[in-house]
Amino acid sequence: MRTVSIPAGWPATEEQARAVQDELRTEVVLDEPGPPPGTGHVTGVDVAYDDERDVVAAAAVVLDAATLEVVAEATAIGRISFPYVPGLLAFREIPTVMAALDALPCPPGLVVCDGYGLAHPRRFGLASHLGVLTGLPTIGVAKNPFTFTYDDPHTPRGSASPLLAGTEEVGRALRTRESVKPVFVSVGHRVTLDNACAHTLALTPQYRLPETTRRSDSLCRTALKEATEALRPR
DNA sequence: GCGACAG
DNA sequence: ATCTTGTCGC
Repeated sequence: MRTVSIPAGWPATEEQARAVQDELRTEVVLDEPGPPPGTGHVTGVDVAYDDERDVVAAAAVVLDAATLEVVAEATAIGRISFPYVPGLLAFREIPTVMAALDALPCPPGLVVCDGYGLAHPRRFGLASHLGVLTGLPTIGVAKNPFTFTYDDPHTPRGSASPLLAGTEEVGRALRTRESVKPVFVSVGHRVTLDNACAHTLALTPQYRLPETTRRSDSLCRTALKEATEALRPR
């Protein structure tokens, strides 16, 4: 497992962070379809926190997109680089997530983030940010609608409805399990919304959440426990 | 001004 | 995100 420090020049205030978003948002690529679902690698990234001890653990789990079997895993430990502020989540997660991605022994392929991409107050959420910094194709799959509105998709798995900021479609509420609350998919970088939804469905043969986020979620939690118990006085 | 608000 | 037991259901 790898250890990272907060990058030099990392924003210290909300104002600086928003300025970075406004700068980087111009780099997002939205006109590439992205990798075809069911082929190559798909990587989930997630983080867990211990605010008390100022520790953050990130995990990256690479799956074979066809079989959903784990191909590779990596973790990283860092300090909390930003407080949680809605709309500025990326500044809290990205340094450690990028370290985990760097530690992988193989190319990540498509990266699936826990959160949003385009569906963001300034249209530059975590998935967009990570995509621009790494150049990788990224999508965001969130568990909550944030500030956006949507009509409940029809009951069958695969049904979807627009996720709306006013009248602008910034993502999609996608039903991954019949009669179960939808997930909220948005585009990050170099992937189309239709393709992002197709990937999400390919990653949810059984559960509401993508296998990528389920796997990375459990891995970063155990990584956090191990890191945190190593610091515990005995 | 107040409330809501990804993880 | 995190704090947290049992419990209802497939």
